[in-house]
Amino acid sequence: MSETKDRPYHHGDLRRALIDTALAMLALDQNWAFTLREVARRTGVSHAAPYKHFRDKGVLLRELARIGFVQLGDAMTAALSSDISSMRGKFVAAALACIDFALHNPGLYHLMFSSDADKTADRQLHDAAMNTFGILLRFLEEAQRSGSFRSVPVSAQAAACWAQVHGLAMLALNRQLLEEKVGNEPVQAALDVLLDGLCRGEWDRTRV
Amino acid sequence: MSETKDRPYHHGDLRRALIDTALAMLALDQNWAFTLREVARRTGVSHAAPYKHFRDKGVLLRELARIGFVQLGDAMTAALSSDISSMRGKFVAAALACIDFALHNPGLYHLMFSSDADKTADRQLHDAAMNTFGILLRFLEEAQRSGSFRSVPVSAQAAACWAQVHGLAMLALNRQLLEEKVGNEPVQAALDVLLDGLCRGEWDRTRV
DNA sequence: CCTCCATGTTTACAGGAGAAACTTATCGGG
DNA sequence: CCCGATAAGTTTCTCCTGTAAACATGGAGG
Repeated sequence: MSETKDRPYHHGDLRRALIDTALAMLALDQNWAFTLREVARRTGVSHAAPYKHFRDKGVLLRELARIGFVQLGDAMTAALSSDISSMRGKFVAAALACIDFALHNPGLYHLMFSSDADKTADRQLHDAAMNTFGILLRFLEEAQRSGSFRSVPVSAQAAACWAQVHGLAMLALNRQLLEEKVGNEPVQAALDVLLDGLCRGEWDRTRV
Repeated sequence: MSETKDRPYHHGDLRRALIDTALAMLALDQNWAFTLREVARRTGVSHAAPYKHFRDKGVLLRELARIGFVQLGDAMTAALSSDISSMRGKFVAAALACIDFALHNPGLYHLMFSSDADKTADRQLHDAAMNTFGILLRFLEEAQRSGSFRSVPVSAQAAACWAQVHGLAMLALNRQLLEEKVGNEPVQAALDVLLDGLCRGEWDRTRV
């Protein structure tokens, strides 16, 4: 009522409020059907109000996915800029950051990599995804320059890493990384196998 | 009319007909919303008829996913039993078979690895998925015994392979394997990186 | 101060999930 | 050979969703 904020009209930045509500729900439930009406309800507005800010459901979904890629990129950057010395260690940290992000934002992660968020339909979403991928590319270039990683086309290593981490995240989300299937430390173990293919020379697993 | 088959009553195995219709649609469109009514319509029955054979939509979805895992397993088995000599070659063949399966059954593949097909809710689905995974496990055991692959816990290699192939398939399906991102032969290149981590010794890439 | 328009609300409609009541055809038994 | 019982399919109904259109409101600019 007495808000002096720059809230535009009635509600006060309903656009942001809707996004926040949706993000909160996507963080809680990967199986949420994502109904626009539920978002509106939880935000305390009528079910038609969102249409004043998003032409349709898809526009909101893509905006949420875009935010997800930015957040994921931030998490990766943070992990890579930690004071871990070895490239191998940095890689593991970044991969775990991705998987952590997925586990803490299951719905959002699913959305980001689902075709509901069609990247060809939204330039900004496409750019955000490319930016995040670029973080991986730059890291691999550096790791090759430093001699830690083998000198093969960066694009090949990037595809392998992207696929592997994404695959691990999806499997973790869907609870398909059960012990009976893949042992008790599946993520670390799988990353070690990948790293054996990325890194130059041998690596003493027992030292880790 | 003159059928002597054991078809139950009116339609003639409506259950099978519904499954076939659904599979056909899942093969065509990964973005299909999958409405039970559309399946019924295309099968030529009323929208309530499917409920006589599937308690709810989820039961049908899980049955479809189960069939998908069986088919995927068959594709993998076929690829592995080809007359390719090297373990490395066999692995690539099996991985490509998986990705091919995904590209030819985009909707079904999505369904199989989505949480719509909750594996904890259906024993038969769970078993089918485990069976398919078992094909990979047995191959890795053989590859290690033969000396082609490194002797590390099979579960670790399995997790890495499963994640990588699944990740590649998902990225391919969502058209995220664009050249600008990952070069022009992303699948083969990514598998090579993974194989460098799986295999013992060095491998002359130029010979392939 | 008054009017305009961005931002809301209400109302309306098409389509889906699923339950319940109703219909029909097949089968096993008298 | 007819007769319920019952499986299989249809109609109808309720509740939900996405989305469009009509209506309301209140803050900003003339």
